[in-house]
Amino acid sequence: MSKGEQTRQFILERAAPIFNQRGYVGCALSDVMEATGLNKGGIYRHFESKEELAAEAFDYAWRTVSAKRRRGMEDIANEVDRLKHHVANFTEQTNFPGGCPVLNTAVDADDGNPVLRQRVRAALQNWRDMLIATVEEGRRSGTVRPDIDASRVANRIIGALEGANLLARIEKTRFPLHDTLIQLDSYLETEVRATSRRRAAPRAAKN
Amino acid sequence: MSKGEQTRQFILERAAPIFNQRGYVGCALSDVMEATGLNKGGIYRHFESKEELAAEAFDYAWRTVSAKRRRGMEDIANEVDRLKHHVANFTEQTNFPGGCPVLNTAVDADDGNPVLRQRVRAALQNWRDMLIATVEEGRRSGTVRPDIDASRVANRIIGALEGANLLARIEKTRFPLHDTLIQLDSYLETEVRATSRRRAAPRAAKN
DNA sequence: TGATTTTGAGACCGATTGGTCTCATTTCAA
DNA sequence: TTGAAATGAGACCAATCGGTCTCAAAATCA
Repeated sequence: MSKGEQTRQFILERAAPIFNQRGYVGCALSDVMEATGLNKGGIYRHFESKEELAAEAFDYAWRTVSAKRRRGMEDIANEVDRLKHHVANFTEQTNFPGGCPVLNTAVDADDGNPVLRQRVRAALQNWRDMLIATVEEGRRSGTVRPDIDASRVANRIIGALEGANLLARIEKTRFPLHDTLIQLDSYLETEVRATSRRRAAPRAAKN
Repeated sequence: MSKGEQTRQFILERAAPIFNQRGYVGCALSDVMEATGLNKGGIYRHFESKEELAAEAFDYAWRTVSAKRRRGMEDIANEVDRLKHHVANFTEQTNFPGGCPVLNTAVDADDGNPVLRQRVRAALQNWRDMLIATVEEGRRSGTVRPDIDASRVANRIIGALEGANLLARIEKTRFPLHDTLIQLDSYLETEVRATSRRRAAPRAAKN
């Protein structure tokens, strides 16, 4: 990796948390200069505009949290257990400085900044696709009920997690995340996991 | 209402959507000047700083969407039906320019701006309190299961709604909101509503 | 109506914004 | 080791930022 490419990666590594915490307009180039120790010329050498820098920084942030959230999934054969592991990763791991980049950037770039918005859409699709693929795989292998709608499962998991994430951030407590872990586990067990022949009809979890 | 107070309200009415759409740093005073047709002196006459203006604008936005989301609830005697009505209001109503102020401002003011952050906390508490009070009332009147945890019900409803809200915004589709309406209705029916003596054991909704 | 208070236009301020350009220094292949 | 290419410091730019102040006009009181 060339010196220039090293610097570029270094800038992204330092800039991503600031953009994620303060948003696009809230993160000034002077902040990136301070965080990297570089001067303006050294930054604009590698990115042609603040917008490109922010977009690349978002991708960097997403790659990072996405890897954390998927960690350990590949070792789990049963697809429903794999989904449960993913949910547990989300609710237990501390994600990234400033919180979930999808949540932050979606709200930040929703009005204006179509470049950044597009990156968020791609990230969300990437997340959804992983969940959908897992459900479909489970359906084929028989671990997931055959009548399940994979897209709805993905939406439910992502929506519940991000909603709990928001509550946890406002109230500065992990209770919503903890409750959502239990709630989604119960959902996956009783409504998604295939019942082995006999009709199990398990009681739903409290609340 | 004096001329000055009229102007103050008018400024809030015009500024609130801009702050909600673009965030605190993203909404410049020049934007408020343009939206109101007033000059800087005319605005700073009524607000001592941009921060105070933003805080008041948030309260205005919250009062507006909160009223919309509660519309019609008072006419419903049964507490579970009242909660279902609230959920339907949320998922059906178009809320406010820029989307839910709690979602937007929570993300926007999470790092820095403690004044704005405090307003969001208060708004969320206000929302939660309404839901908790409804559940408690239902417990007393017998329409809600006696073993239910009102705080968890509130978190689940708010989390699911805001999570779906986020997905809907990113993907520009109402499917997540629609699915969440069905999902929460099912939850309220099968896990919150008191069963009249006999154990009804209704099937959970698909997915 | 007349006196007084309230209101808001708009010039002005220093600081900061994203961005450009030059040029000395470093890197790196030959 | 040498020479061309890559790199980054930093001065500079116009535009915009939030905020202040003065003062004429408008509103409100008696």
